[in-house]
Amino acid sequence: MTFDSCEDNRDKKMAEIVDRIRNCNLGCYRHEYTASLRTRGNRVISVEELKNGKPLVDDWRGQNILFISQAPSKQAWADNELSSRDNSFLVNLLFPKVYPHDDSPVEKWQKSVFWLHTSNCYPGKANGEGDNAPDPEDCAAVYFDEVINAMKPECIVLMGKYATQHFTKSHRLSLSTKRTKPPLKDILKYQHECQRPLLITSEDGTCLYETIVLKHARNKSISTSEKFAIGLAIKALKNNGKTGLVKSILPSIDTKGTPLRHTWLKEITEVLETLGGDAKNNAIYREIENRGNMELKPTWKQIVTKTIGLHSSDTGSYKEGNPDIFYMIETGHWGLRNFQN
DNA sequence: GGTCACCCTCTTAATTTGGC
DNA sequence: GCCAAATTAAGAGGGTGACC
Repeated sequence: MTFDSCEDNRDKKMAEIVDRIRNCNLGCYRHEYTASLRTRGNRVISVEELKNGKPLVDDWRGQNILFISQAPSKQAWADNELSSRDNSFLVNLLFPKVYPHDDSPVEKWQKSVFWLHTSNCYPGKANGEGDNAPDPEDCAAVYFDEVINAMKPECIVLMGKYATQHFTKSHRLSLSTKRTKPPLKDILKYQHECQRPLLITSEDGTCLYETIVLKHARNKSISTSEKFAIGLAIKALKNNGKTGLVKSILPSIDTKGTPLRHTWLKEITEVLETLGGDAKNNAIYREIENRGNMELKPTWKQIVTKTIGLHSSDTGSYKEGNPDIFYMIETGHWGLRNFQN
């Protein structure tokens, strides 16, 4: 498991994905566009404008931060332009803190952030207030992993529950819960407790990406965990995606963000690697004692031989289905099958 | 030194329950 | 009916004692 930052074909792959999204002709949500909609500034967006909208996705400019929010606004949809200048969260909250002395915060934002939505099309207006929730089966979520794999962002920012659910339902967002739809407030609370960004594991399980979960800030009071999340986002934006809070602790965490469980199997494997791929029992015992990683109860040497036996098809105690890790050189002398110098 | 049987603990996933 | 929390069940790993 590594933090991946290689740049191979990045631009080419991203340009191809952006082009494919923009030319998507599935026409999701078009059945929702039955009446004109009025925006805050009393602008009226006609049904025709809504129906003429095209899937909306950011331009590729070599950005390092992947920002995923719920869906384009109706005006962004009608204008086919991301609403960086109209988004109150960005303009009123983030930009003044990230770019306090800059006259062109939008340009700075666009330079470092690639903006994607859980729905590339406007999902229509709900009967009550607000827009419809994006359909979790929407094609847009299909692009998340394609974009992540191609872009290999320094940092991912997920805004809102719909952006996080794609990763919680597949258990790829590092959380203390196994629930597939944990409430956003719980995710924010856990992120605050960890005092660092969370992690997303790539689809193939080989890469980890720092991930900041945000709640779309309202004008109401902001909780401590929301403030912490916004602070993380500000830090990431100021440093082009680098928070410096995760990579230093990577060796001690697994993909769920919890301490790795150090088993006897892992200890014995590491000891044999240290001893050159094979060793006699006494040398193995001595090395385990020297390392001091394990709790050495009175019967610990029996546990070592039992564990080796359970994972070696050369013994009668090998358990079918276990990985066949060790081989017997002679009685009391063991080797690692896949050891390579 | 190695094997076996038994039991305990922990993790994970599935199911049930209760509140809204 | 939906969602979240609690409960239950299954499986794997770990620990121990007895025996060869």
